[in-house]
Amino acid sequence: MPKQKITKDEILHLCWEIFHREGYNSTSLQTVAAAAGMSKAGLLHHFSNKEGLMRAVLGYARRGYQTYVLDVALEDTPLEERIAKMLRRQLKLGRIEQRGCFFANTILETGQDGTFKPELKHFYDDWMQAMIDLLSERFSTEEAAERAYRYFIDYEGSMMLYKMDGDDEHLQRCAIRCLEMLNIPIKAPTT
Amino acid sequence: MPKQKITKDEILHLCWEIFHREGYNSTSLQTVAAAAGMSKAGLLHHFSNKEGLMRAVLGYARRGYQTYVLDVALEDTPLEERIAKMLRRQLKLGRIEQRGCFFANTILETGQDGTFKPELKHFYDDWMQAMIDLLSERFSTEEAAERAYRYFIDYEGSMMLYKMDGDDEHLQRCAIRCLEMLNIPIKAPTT
Amino acid sequence: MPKQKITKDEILHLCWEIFHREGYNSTSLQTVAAAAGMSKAGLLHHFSNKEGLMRAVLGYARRGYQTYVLDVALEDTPLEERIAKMLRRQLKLGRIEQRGCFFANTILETGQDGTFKPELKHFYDDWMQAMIDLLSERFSTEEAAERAYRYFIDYEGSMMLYKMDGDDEHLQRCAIRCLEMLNIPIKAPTT
Amino acid sequence: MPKQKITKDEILHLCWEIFHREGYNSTSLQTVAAAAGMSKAGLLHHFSNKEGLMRAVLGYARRGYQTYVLDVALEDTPLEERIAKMLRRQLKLGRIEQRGCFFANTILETGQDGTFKPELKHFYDDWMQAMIDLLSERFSTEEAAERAYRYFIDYEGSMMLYKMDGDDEHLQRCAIRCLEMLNIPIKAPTT
DNA sequence: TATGAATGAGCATTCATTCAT
DNA sequence: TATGAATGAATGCTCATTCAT
Repeated sequence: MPKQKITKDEILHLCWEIFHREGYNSTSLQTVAAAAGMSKAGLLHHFSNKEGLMRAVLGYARRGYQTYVLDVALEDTPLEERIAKMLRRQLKLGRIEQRGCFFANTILETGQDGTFKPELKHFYDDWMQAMIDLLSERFSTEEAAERAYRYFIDYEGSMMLYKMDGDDEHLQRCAIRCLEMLNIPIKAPTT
Repeated sequence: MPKQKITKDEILHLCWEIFHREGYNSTSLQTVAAAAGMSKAGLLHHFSNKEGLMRAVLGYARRGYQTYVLDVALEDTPLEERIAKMLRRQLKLGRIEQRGCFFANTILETGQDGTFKPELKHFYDDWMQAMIDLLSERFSTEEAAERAYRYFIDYEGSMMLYKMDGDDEHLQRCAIRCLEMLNIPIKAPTT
Repeated sequence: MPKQKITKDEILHLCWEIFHREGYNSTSLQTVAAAAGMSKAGLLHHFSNKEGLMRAVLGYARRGYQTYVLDVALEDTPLEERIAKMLRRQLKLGRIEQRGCFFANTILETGQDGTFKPELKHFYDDWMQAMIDLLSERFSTEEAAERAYRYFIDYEGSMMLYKMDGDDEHLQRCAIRCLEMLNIPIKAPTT
Repeated sequence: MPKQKITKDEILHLCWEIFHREGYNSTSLQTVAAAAGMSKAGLLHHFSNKEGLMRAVLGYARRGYQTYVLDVALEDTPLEERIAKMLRRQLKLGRIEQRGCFFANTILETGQDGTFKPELKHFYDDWMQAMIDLLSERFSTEEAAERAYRYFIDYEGSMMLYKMDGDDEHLQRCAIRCLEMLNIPIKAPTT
């Protein structure tokens, strides 16, 4: 058993916070290492690369998101309640230090070089799958997919505005729209 | 008037393209200077700073956006047509090299330090104002504002997804939704 | 007749102030040009070089020192009074912005490369000559030289201390010692 | 303990020589690194900053001065002999490459911005304390302080002249004066 | 497993200077 | 006479990474 002062998961959590807040490119290994109370070399001993570190962090974030947000969908409460709870938790994450959505931040920052595309896409797929499953309780698969999709877009667009000016109203209005979306009819997707 | 090989505006256009594609932090002055066929020092002769350069680029982008996208709202054609044209142009800009929205990219990359907040907010305000004016032809001011707001969020969220996986369908569905929005009723904003 | 906004002498005066305050190496032509309200190129039109500019400034400073300080020696008042007046003026110059002695500052900053050695030596020779002439009214040439020499060293050493901690007492005590020196016997130089 | 090609103290010694000779501003990290046979980055691994390096160098110089010059005051020989020995060593340091006094050089070069004021003042205080203790063997505390002070000023003023024209006579005459000072009466300080 | 030492490449920026106008 | 444009060289500094221990 390893006698580490700080577990790998604790490092990842810390990294996630920092990358989330500062962005991938703007965060130096020095910063991360200092925050983790270890040396740069020690950090690179666990994760081959800065890129490797980020990949691990994205994995950690995805797992954490699954547990904290998506698994709420499986709870034994009414649909509206579950969605409201998920939404609350999602927004809560974005509000911390006005960080926004880690997922979107990373896409827009590192999108051009497709380094993390797979991880990011995976994140998105998880989200969509969970949401579609959830909405299928009330709607047809096709309509559930469309609603999940709109929900996602609304959430990301709103979070971006929130990151722009820090106005919490963007998030509140987003929450209202998303819940409303459960009751108003939408046209079928035109794909 | 001393001759200049390359106009200040040409530099800004070039910079805009590069910053848009690569991101602010990932773009070095060396890169920009090389692209402009001048030395780093020559570049900094025109713009005090990298930050100053970015500020100028944001101004240039805003002016360009006004001319290319927002001024379409003033053309003498039916409302639907104008909106469709604006949408087409907006999406066209984002499709180039899969760059996405310069505005959103910059927010999510440099949001944490608020360096460019004023310029970015200005961009958003321009957009909203033009769109509200436009939609006021058909809707009440209040409802025009709400619709413009939703339109904006939908556009940004969709563009982010497009940047994630390069799937043009995200943009096409966005266009359809935005045009539909002209005809379907929405609930009044709950502010 | 030239229709200059600022005369060459005004430029030199300004430069002298800046070089005196900031030091030769730490002063950029940009700084000087800005202060003079002209362009760097315009400045270099008058003075071939930064080095040439400094040489001109040293000349200007020497002339100014002659007029403001050394010529007091020729006034028609008692010896003590003239020395006191010279001392007062010398110290006054050094007190401005805690600049110290331009002469010594420049020596210690640029001493290693002997670029300005001639100008600096000239400065020193002027000073010594004027002081020896003055003291010869009361002492033998040889003793006048020795006393002038000690006076100079005391002044420079004190000014350095003043520059170190900004304590005006260093200068006051220097003034007292220098005046006392007129009345106490000294041993002949042992050269 | 990881091996190091060159000791931190060896680096400091080297730096001290270079800073002493060339001045702080005129010395680039590149120069120092090259002299130490390492890269700039390697140098900055040991000292956070150029400023930090200088601070360390000033500390090193102070310690070296204490050992090489000031501790002579504690030796078990007659007063005159100890002073003569200290003087010899002091002057010897200044003669190397006509460097002058590191202390004074640094004051006059970096005095305007008070960056190193504390270190410099410390240097001066050390010197005064040692000299006052020494002279107290023969004179009252008050007179010892006055004599130490004059000694210091004479030394610094003379060293400056030596740096100006490289004439060793300045130093020799200084030595004579300082030794004479032990035997001639001075007036009490008039503070 | 963990780290201090070390580095090459790169960064934004400054500077004295040149040149065409 | 005066200047804006432009530059090569250099500066202090940061970064991700390697390596011996």
